[in-house]
Amino acid sequence: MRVRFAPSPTGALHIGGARAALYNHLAARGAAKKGEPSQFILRIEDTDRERSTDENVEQILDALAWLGIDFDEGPISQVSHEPRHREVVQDLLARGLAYRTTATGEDVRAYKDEHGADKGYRGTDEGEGAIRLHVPEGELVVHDLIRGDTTFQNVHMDDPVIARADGSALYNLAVAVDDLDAGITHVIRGEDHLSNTPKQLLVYAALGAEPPIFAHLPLLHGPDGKKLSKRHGAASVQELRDAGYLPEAVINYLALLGWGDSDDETILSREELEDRFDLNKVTKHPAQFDEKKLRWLNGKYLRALSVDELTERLEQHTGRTGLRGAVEISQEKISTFHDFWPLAGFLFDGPKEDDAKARDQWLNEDGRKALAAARESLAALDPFSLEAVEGALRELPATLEVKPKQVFQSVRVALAGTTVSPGIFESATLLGKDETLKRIDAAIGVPST
RNA sequence: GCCCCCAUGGUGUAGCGGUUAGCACGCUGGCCUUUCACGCCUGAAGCAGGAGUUCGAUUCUCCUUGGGGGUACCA
Repeated sequence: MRVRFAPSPTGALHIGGARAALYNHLAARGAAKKGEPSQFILRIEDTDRERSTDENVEQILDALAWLGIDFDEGPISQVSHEPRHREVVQDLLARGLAYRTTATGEDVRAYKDEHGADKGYRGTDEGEGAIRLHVPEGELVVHDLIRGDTTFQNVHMDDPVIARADGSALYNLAVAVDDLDAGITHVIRGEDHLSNTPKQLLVYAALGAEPPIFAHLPLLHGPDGKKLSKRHGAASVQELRDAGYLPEAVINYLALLGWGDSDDETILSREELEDRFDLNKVTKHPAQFDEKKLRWLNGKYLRALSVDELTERLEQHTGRTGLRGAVEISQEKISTFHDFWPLAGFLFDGPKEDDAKARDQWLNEDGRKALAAARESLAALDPFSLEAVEGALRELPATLEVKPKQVFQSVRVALAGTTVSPGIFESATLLGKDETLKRIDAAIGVPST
């Protein structure tokens, strides 16, 4: 099995594109595991030099590397195949399978108005202009692993333009030629290419070659049912990475978006995905990208990481160091890297100052009374260990004859400035005796507004 | 307009003629608990509609409706 992933080099790796890359990857690696020789090629699909900039290609490569999707060959620039494309075009022209015409899109429409909308445009050789392929009579059948056979009647197809007037090839000619030259056996790509496949089939036929096996993946939609785009939030892999998701969670989520196994496992490692993935079981209908489920899955993966591992990744993501203690007490409370700082930032930057409601409720007269008592017993502790802090604070409610919540929440707000935080014994211990007392003193001094 | 594809709860899916229609996210309620989470236990919620075929349709066929894609001298 020889497959390829051929993204358009726009810089961003669209989530749908990433899934296509993943499915190619899983199909190839899965086949390899079963003993079938397999190659996975990356080709940058664009006949336009302007767009295939090094920077754009670099960005796609980065995103793919982050996901852990690797290639046996590539990236190969489709643009570099231009001489070959021109050669094929000239050959087709010489053999009378293609012709030159100055007819424009408008002319084609006029032709349809005259001959009926369900009749395809048929032109004659003018010796100049763009190059179109002659569409023969009959029908074209696309054999697809996911959707079975789809038949297209040739009469509906306009003679497709395969090269510009300057002789440079267009997409439909270029992909077919490149896939053929590369010996691609399975073309796995988005469903948006299905309708164009007959044109490519024509190219294969003109070249006297057998077409590859196709597998057209359903498209990805946003929450509103429309094609996934930036306005739905994250639309690219880069955005997902920046939003603090783990690549392994993204891979797991994407694999399950459009493919399901008869056993209902949800958490699947790369290994398991490679073993189980089956193109025949990919769904035919479009799927909506649901960030809530990704979040949940990400939390699962994040919590399964060792504290050291998570600390390392978090330090890389935030650019801060010395996070281990905070990570340890926050791990089970966060779902993405982005959840970390809002929750644990107070340990480094001091109590949050924007939660007036919390202060009003917990640093009022009752709160300050509890804090004064807490300060006294905490000040006497030596060592200032987790056990000692917990013991000291736990006996306070009974002593003061108040609800436990009064003590704990007041201390929490004193330390964190807000009512949501990691465990307060752990937080206080991490802050240390001096800092803890300092913050309590400051809180007692804050007049309730 | 024309061509093509698709259709199981809000979302992702399992199902491949006979099931109490399963699982997961999300959502209810509850337990746990110093907050928030995590974890555990519950509950609500689905085969788009209509004709067939069949003893029997979520499953097969057709139509309708709905959604999506294509229709470039873009990819």
